[in-house]
Amino acid sequence: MRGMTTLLAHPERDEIRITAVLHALADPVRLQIVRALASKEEGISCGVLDLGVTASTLTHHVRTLREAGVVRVRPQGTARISSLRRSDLDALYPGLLDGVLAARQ
Amino acid sequence: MRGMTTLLAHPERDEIRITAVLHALADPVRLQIVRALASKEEGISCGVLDLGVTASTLTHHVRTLREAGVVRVRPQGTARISSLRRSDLDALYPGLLDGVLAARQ
DNA sequence: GTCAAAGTTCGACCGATGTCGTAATATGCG
DNA sequence: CGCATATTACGACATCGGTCGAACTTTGAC
Repeated sequence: MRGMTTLLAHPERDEIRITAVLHALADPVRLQIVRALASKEEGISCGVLDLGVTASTLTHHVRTLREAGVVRVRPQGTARISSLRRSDLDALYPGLLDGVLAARQ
Repeated sequence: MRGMTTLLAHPERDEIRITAVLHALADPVRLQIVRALASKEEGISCGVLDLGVTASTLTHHVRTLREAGVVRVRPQGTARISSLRRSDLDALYPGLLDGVLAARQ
């Protein structure tokens, strides 16, 4: 088994699809993650967030965001630092991210 | 049975929720509908669109869009005229709709 | 080497949802 | 009224997807 050594796959900018992005953003837990990342340019380990789900569920959500092209994930020790792919998203869908983040909670 | 006389329920602007909107937009068929409506300010009968789904499936999608607050539907004869709730969406999530529509197909 | 911390993987469960076909329901026109 | 058109309602089906727990992997510290 390869386990955690599997390279973290990220779609290139031109591989990002709007339906995948919208689907990724349409879940409450994932939207909370995105909101948290929006205020942390340098990225964070999503495990520090209190989202009311287990670690395995959190893994599932972060992977969904990563595979959709919403976040970039880089290993750092035993942690995974996630950050918003803001420039890619703004280039592809100008206004989308700002609009989503403008929503009252 | 009430049938088609059931009043078409629409959420008020302040009842629209971002997760419902994103979920509504995240489906390929519904996104095609939204794209079509974006170029028709006065609205259209969605039945005229060739989306590759049956009429009953189309009804399901239009209802999803309506209940999410993305479109407004008004009866006109035997038809249902759907139009984008652009001012509501722009007020709630400025840039979101434009960003989504900017996506290359 | 041992141990703890952070994530991942896998399998399972279960509710949500996209799809269809069939039947029923308005609306408008003769 | 009788009929065509446009749409809806209902029921069924298959798949998707969010959730968890248990076991495993990797990394870093001691």
